[in-house]
Order: sequence, then C-alpha cells, then structure tokens
Amino acid sequence: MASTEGDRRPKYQRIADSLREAIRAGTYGPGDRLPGENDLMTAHGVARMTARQALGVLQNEGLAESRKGAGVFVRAFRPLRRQGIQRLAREQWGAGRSIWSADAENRRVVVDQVAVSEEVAPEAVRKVLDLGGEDTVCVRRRRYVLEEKPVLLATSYLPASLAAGSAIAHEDTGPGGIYARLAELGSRPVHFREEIRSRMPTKEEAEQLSISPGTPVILIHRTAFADEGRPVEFNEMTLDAASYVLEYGFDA
Amino acid sequence: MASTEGDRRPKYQRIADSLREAIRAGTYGPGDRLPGENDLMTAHGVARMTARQALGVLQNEGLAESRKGAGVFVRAFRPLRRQGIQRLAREQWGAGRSIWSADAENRRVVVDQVAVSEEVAPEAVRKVLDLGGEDTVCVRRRRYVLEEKPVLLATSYLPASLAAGSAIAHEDTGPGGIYARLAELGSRPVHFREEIRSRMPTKEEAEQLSISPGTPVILIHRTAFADEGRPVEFNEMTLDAASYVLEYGFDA
DNA sequence: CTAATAAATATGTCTAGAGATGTTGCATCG
DNA sequence: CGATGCAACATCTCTAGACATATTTATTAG
Repeated sequence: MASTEGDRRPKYQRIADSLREAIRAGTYGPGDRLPGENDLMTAHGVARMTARQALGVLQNEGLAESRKGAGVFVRAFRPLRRQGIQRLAREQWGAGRSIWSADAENRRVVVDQVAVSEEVAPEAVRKVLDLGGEDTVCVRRRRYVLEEKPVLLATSYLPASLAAGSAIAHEDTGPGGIYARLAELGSRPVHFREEIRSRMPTKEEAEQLSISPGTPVILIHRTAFADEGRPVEFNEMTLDAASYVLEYGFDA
Repeated sequence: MASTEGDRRPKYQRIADSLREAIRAGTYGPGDRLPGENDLMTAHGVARMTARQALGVLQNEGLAESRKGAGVFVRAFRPLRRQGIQRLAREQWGAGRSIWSADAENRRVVVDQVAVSEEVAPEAVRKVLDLGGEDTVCVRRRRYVLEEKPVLLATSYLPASLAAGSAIAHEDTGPGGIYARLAELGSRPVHFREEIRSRMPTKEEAEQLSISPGTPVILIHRTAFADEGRPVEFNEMTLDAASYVLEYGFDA
C-alpha cells in the first residue's frame, strides 16, 4: 500500500521518491544494494519497465549505480580536494571547518598515461595563447588515477616556440614540472586564470574516466600568464565530478 | 538500412550516435527540431520505446531537450560569467582571451524571490560557522533569474548573534548588501573560501531552477571570514550548470 | 479579421511479455 | 582443498501495443 493515495504524480516518480527518501534516511547506506527490478515489481505491483524507470531516476541523479547481473547499489561520495591556491588555505582560515570532511588524505593520485606531441594549434587554443594560424604547440596529455579509478584528464598546450627542445617536450619534465622549466626559460608563470563549467560527459570522456551514468564532468580551463600578461600555457582538464571538490580562497 | 551492419552495440545507442553526429556536424543547429519518436520508428524500423530510449540518451547528455507535445530540440549553451575575484581579472591579463566568448554583457540577472527567517542552525552549518547546538542563524534565501529563467539559488546563513536586529534580517539589506552591513557591525569579511562541486539536481532543485533533464547543477559553498579567521557567513549557492562559467584568477 | 473550437500530432506514462547477457554462489569433480 | 561448471538471479535490450496529456495547426463561428 502507501501507493494508492495521491495519484497525481507518475508511479515511477513515487517509487523513486520512496527509494530516495530511504537512502536519505539511512535505510540504505553507501554501497548497499537497493531493491531491484523484480523486488519493485512485486512490492508496488508494476511492470518491469516501470520499475526500471524508477531505478533509472536514481541513477540519473547519481544517487545509485547499477551493475549488470548484480543489482543496483547506493553510490558513495568521497571527493578529492583540489586547491586552486595552496597558500593561505589551511592554517589561517581553519576556524570554520569545511563541509566536506577532509579525511581524504593519504590517498594518492598518480599519473597513468602520458603522451607528448607537437601539433598545429586548434583555433580555440590559438585564441587563448595569442598565436597565429601557422604556429604549432607542444601538447601534453595526461591521465590521473586514484586507486585504479581514473579521475582526471589533462591536456596542456604550450607554444612550440617556447617549449621545443626543452624538457617540456619530454615525458619526464624533471623536478618542479613544466612550471619550473618555464621559469628557467624566462617565462615563469606569475598569474593564473581558471574557468570552470560542468556538463554531462561525452561518450569518449565517459569511457576514459569510466564514469558511471548520471555523473557530470567538471571542466577546468587554466591559462598561465608570464610577466606582461603573456600567456604561456593553456591547460584543459576534465574531472569526474563525483571525485572532486574544488577549493578557492581569496582575500577581499 | 544502415542499421543491419555492426550489431554489437544496442540499436538505441546507434540511433543516438547518428543523431549526436548529425548535431556535431551542424545538420541540426541550436534550437532546431530533431527527428521525433515517430520519425525514428519509421526511419530505423524500431518500436516506440526504443526510439524513445535513443532520444533519452541525448537528453541525458544535455544535448537535446524535449517539449511535450511539440518535439525534441537541440539545446544551446550561452553561459553567464561569474567572477570569483573581480579585481585583477580583466585588463591586466587580457592578452590571452577566454574560451567562452564574453558577449554575455547587457544581460541582467535580477533577484526573483527573497525570504528571510531565523532558524536553528543545521548541523553542517554549525560546523562551518563554529556554532553550538543551541545557536540560531539568520537565513536569507534568494533566487536569481535571467530573462524569466531562474539560474541561481542562494541561501545565506549568518550567526543570529551577529545579524539579529540589523538590516541583514530585513529583505532589503540596503546599499552594499550584507557585506557592508557586516563591516558596520565590526565583522568586515576579509577572506573568502569557495568550495565547488557538481552533481545532478535533486527533484526540488530541478523544479526551482526549471532545469531540463541532463543538466547538472554546480554547488558553490562560500564561507566569509572576518579578522582572526572568524567565520561570519556561509553561503550555499546552486547554479544551473548550463547557464554559468565560473572564473577565478590568482597570482603565483 | 479575430477568437473559439476541433483535429492532428507529439511526447509522457504504463503494461505484459520475451530473449540476451553478465554475476554470483553452490555443487561437483579432480 | 582447489578449480570448474552450471544454475539461479540480476540487469539490459526490445517489442507491440494502450491511454494520457500538452502543443500546434486547421477550421469554423462570430
């Protein structure tokens, strides 16, 4: 019973509601198995496709995920913390604690795949890096994984006129990474701009990040500027939104 | 024809692929109507539910949106720009242009709904604002709309011990907003921390923002600190991800 | 010419099945 | 005791309908 009252909302919505409420109330905790299609069919007396639709709602919301042949399970959210500005962030402003428990330490994100190449700059990159139509860029593509699970794709573009011949064009950029190399080349980044947006992943992104359906990606477009506002690097990052919390701190 | 070859992928996926490709190629531009259920049924010789599933894929990806009784249409993306730090941002580092064309000027975001109340602080808010179990907070809920369409929900929490009796507890907070009032009360915010994440909207969020399915929300949790790291405001913002690009700039 | 009305069209919800495919656990064999 | 195979179970894909509801368009009355 309990489903014969307000018939205004569709059945599948009401079933989804009850499951969502049960998750919120803690009846089903992270990782627990939810009632499956068959359970919902008998419990609510609906057809398979209707029960499916109800479970689909929760999956689309990112609350649950299904494993074929196994069942539908409640998802967990234990995000990594990415700090836009490392300084200032911790001690000084530690009084009001963060919402997201920062127990996410001793979890290590490592590079999984690296590919370096020199390519003709796409138009969008040319615009950002202030390049001409003929200019080439040094492209560094990387993937980061956390405990086997990929969480971040990053593609860096640097003007070939700047990077070619340096360690930036090698897979191993040496201590300090490309920013240390840029500094040695007289183009030390002194300012950064990051643009953030979010959307659902493309097919390719979903595959590369092995994202479960119903999870968006966060896109970060970072431009690094040397002195005199000269752009020296453009970095396009794609993050699994379920794995990250971004943090920015700044003074008034 | 054209659907009897590689039968490895499900039919609905292949139909979705062909539509996605057609959108990418420009066959269907933003706002255009896509082939509907009936069209796909006859074109690919599938059942209604299968054609529906294919269209559902595109809607989940945020590529298309359906209007009941009218059809399925390609979605557009014309984001607003939200600057985390207004200073520094424009002139000084304007050499490398942004990816997202900033033609979004002369579009005005206005407050649509305001509600002010004094409530017992939820636990999460207590933790952030460093309050005890009995303390109450002044809660300001606002909704912002852009040309009739809601784009942002914001809920501010301030310690009642600070805000009660001041203009902060009124709907109209006067010139300069609550930060000016806080300054008058000797609690001028000098530092901000913003935490950003993204996920699919809840039912309530989707309704309040009238979000089309397949669009995530961006959550910004901002904490304002007065001197000595004292947290004085906690602001919980929910943004329609299809309407916003966030921008942060900072020095190395 | 305008406004109300009806018809055609489109998506939304739902049923009752079927076969395909992946997972899990148990029983059996070596 | 370990490995293999199999059966039970779970989700996934798909069909062929039905009725509901919102929109658009064409028609008709004023």
